[in-house]
Amino acid sequence: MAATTTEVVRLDETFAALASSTRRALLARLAQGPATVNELAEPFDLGLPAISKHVKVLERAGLVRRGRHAQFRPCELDPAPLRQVSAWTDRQRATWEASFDRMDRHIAALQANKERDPR
Amino acid sequence: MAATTTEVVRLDETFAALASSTRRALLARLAQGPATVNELAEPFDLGLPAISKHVKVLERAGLVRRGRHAQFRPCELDPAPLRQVSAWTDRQRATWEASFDRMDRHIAALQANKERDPR
DNA sequence: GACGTACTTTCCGGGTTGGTTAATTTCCTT
DNA sequence: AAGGAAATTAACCAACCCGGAAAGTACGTC
Repeated sequence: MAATTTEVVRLDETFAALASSTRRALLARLAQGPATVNELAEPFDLGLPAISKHVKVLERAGLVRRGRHAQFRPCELDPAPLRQVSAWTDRQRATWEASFDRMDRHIAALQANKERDPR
Repeated sequence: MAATTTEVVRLDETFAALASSTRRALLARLAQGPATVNELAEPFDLGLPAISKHVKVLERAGLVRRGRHAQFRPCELDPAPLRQVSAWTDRQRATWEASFDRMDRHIAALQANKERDPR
């Protein structure tokens, strides 16, 4: 079941990477086109090292690829992990909407259980 | 800009809640229908307190609602935050696919910048 | 009111995250 | 070779997450 395992790990990393408004803002900026770390850092009230680490998180999650040109290490989006997120989300949503308002039935089941097997 | 701010906060919480395979498994189980904490804990190799805390994370993220019946506190899904995630993801995806393979152009721009303003 | 069941809360230990400043690396320019 | 710009790494700190174990709460039953 190695395939499932790696997929799960990837989703963990991807969701964790997205769970930061700073990082989501970086991604939104990159959606406008590639950028260097200095360019990315410019709108933020954070030091360069902080941004560099955020970029590294995005990179390890596979959401960002990096190039090389002299001292520059430009960043570029990779949409693949986002497609995984989208797939998981849509799959869950489909199932969730189907399980509608069954709380009452579940409580009734708890009750019945107790009457069948009273202590 | 209060609306945007709260939305961002919610996304932080939601993504963070989803960034755990244990919690995603709990949600998958709940998609089959409501369940008590003991029922949720059964397939896991974790103590009840751990599961209880995971459920609380999901609850604070708005992904789970809870009922009350005697000592039982049955859990039920709430799909609303997932729709927010879906919306953000789809919106980003749309933009990302549009920004295709512009790394080369960006590097050329860095080069031109330097030639225009050499130090 | 005592007991059992279903949780929840508190406290603790170890590992990770998010930021800082200062030092280092890498590459271009002169 | 010297200097500077881009970016990373190192060292450090406060804050948080994730487990478990133990104590506490809430409710129903005897």
